[in-house]
Amino acid sequence: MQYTLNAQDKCSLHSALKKKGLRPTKQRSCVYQVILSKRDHPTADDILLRVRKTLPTISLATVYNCLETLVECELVRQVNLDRSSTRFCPNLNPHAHFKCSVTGEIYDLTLDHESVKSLQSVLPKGFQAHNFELSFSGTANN
Amino acid sequence: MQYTLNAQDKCSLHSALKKKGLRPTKQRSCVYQVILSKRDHPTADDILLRVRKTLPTISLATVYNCLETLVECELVRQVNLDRSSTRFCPNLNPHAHFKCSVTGEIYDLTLDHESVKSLQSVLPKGFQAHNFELSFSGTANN
DNA sequence: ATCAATAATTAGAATAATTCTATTTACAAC
DNA sequence: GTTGTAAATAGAATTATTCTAATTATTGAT
Repeated sequence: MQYTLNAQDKCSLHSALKKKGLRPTKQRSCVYQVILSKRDHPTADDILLRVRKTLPTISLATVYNCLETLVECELVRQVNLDRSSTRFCPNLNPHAHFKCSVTGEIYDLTLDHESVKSLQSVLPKGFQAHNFELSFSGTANN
Repeated sequence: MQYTLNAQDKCSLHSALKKKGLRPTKQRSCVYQVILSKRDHPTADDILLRVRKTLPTISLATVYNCLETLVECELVRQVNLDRSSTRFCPNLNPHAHFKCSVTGEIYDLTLDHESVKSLQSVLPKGFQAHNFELSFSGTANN
């Protein structure tokens, strides 16, 4: 596993931060890198553990701060399934989530343009959605 | 506002409980009544306050227990929007939620049969959904 | 490069939501 | 009515998250 951002990701991080007047720090960079490097849905705690392999003294508060920043910058998506702790997701494409009630595993389900349009079509006149979240729970046998 | 269940609601509560081998109690009945009597999305705390008008000594733990039971019996739906506390919803018809980011108000958006079908269509083969949750956030000007 | 201004990090305390535990109360079958 | 057991209760415990105040790091100006 790599512990530094590649040039492209570094560039998108820095430009997204600059756009908001925020500073690039090694903590932000490392948290971002950790999220990008594995296509899963880690909680802040999971991320803390992974980041500490590189930055052993980082605090949980900082992880939360960095995550908030990354979400604000739209580099990372926040996922709220059921009552468990917030999860974070590197997948920026429109997608839904499916949580298997047997294994607890979370899957990304890609949404094509059609599906996104049909989702938006449930909005009555006057309702402007900036964001949506679609999640399923059930069993996945594959 | 009425503080006792009407005959029909009482009957559905009792039969749903019996089906699961659970006992009807005045706490369960009152929590159910409170949820039915207002078409909003109260939190457990909101419900505690409302129920205490009738049962002044009920505890928060009991409210949580009753809510869990009602959700299990599929008499009430649990709604998890963003990070705030769980909300409960008397609307059993398929619907999505829309949270206005300005006012915080939560709207039910009815889903017709078509929309539900098109939602289900994003599930790949092998994925069986028992439940779904669709929520939007944005602005509602009406 | 150095310095000052300010943003970000840090540790730990505080808060909020929810669950757990042990005891007491109430329901329901006899 | 008794009795066995489910449910309610109060309060402690837990979990996730946010806040606070002090320290450190980054940036832009010199």
